[in-house]
Amino acid sequence: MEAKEILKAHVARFASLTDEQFEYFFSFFKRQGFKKGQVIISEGDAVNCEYFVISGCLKSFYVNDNLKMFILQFAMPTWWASDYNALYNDTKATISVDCITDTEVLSLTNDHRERLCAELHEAEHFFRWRTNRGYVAAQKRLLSFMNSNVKCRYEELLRLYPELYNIVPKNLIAAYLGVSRETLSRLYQA
Amino acid sequence: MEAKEILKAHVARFASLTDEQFEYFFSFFKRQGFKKGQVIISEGDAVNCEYFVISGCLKSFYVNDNLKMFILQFAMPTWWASDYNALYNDTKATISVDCITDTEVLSLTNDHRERLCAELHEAEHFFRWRTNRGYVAAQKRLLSFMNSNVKCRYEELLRLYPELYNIVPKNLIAAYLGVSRETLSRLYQA
DNA sequence: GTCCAATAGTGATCCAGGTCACACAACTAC
DNA sequence: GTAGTTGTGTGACCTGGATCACTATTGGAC
Repeated sequence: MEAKEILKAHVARFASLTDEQFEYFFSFFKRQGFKKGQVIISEGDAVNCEYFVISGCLKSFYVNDNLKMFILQFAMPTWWASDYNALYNDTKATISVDCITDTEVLSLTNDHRERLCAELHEAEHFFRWRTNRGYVAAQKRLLSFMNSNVKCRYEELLRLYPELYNIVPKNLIAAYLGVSRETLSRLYQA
Repeated sequence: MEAKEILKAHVARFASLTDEQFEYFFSFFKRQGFKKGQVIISEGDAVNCEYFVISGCLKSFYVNDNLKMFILQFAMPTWWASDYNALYNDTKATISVDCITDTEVLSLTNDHRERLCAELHEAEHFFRWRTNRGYVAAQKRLLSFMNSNVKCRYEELLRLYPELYNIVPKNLIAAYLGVSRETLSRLYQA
């Protein structure tokens, strides 16, 4: 499926745009390709864009003072990724984004999104619902952190996103679950 | 300050409504008062409303199978609370909301919010930004869970919301931080 | 006033998961 | 080919926080 079609189907889940409106909506996006390992947003950067994944897989992550990495999100096709704190508040990135595999995205600048939202009520409706769902998902993840042990969280992750198992190395899965790779490796020992 | 003024000042942070528009916006809200300990949303309920706090303090929380409670959020004046998963997806509540102190709120039904958003573009803009900020806050909390130990998280909480220290009992603070009350109590021991 | 429930502090013990160290594939790069 | 880099498993040991048990305090409700 073509990038435009993928975005169109995604937008249609939350908003009703006419074909003409969608053409306008789509005109603000820019298609970009990145290689495995390529860094899209690096800590300290100015952040202008958010990214809608067409194919491949991104990760957004934070690295603390001890160089330990924590993964906020894996972004598979039809997911969005950026440092939203930096993007919304026009500050330097504290979250980085890079490519786990070769990845195609549609990028949208902050200014373009706001212009779209201002000009097209239905676009604002779409972005409201996109974030609503992200907010609910973040709360669920927070609860699973407080409530569940590693094994439960790992099994839940694989249940929800089985495709990750084949694409994402175990050390990154561990960084997403917030445990050491050794602990993850030992889960199904003997 | 009157409830209407508090909401008006809050909305003005993210959206520009004329006085007339705000009157219309406000007409969808219903003022309600609750007593300390009173339950507003209980697990298993149908959820119709979200609540904007005027005075007092609410908590939203999840109770697991072992009857252990985890607090998702304290809601102080100008904060919003509900079971957003249930509210947005029209499912039964898994999150409960009750009153830590006597509390006044302005309640808004899901239908009324959607009607407001559909009829008034600027209302949709407001609710988009409100959730954007909630999403960013939820991600920050997730990172502090993965990255920081209890002591750091506790000190960060008190730094950001010092008023909680006097209003909220320690066992509830512990349930927010995701640790036992004993561990919280021992943080500043000898 | 007297009770009872809610809130807090603290000792003793246990365990999930962290840290360090080493082994060994598998995969580039040259 | 050979060498360096990634990803993965596993043993040994350590530690932060949980759990259980008991003791004060405080503050309504009556």
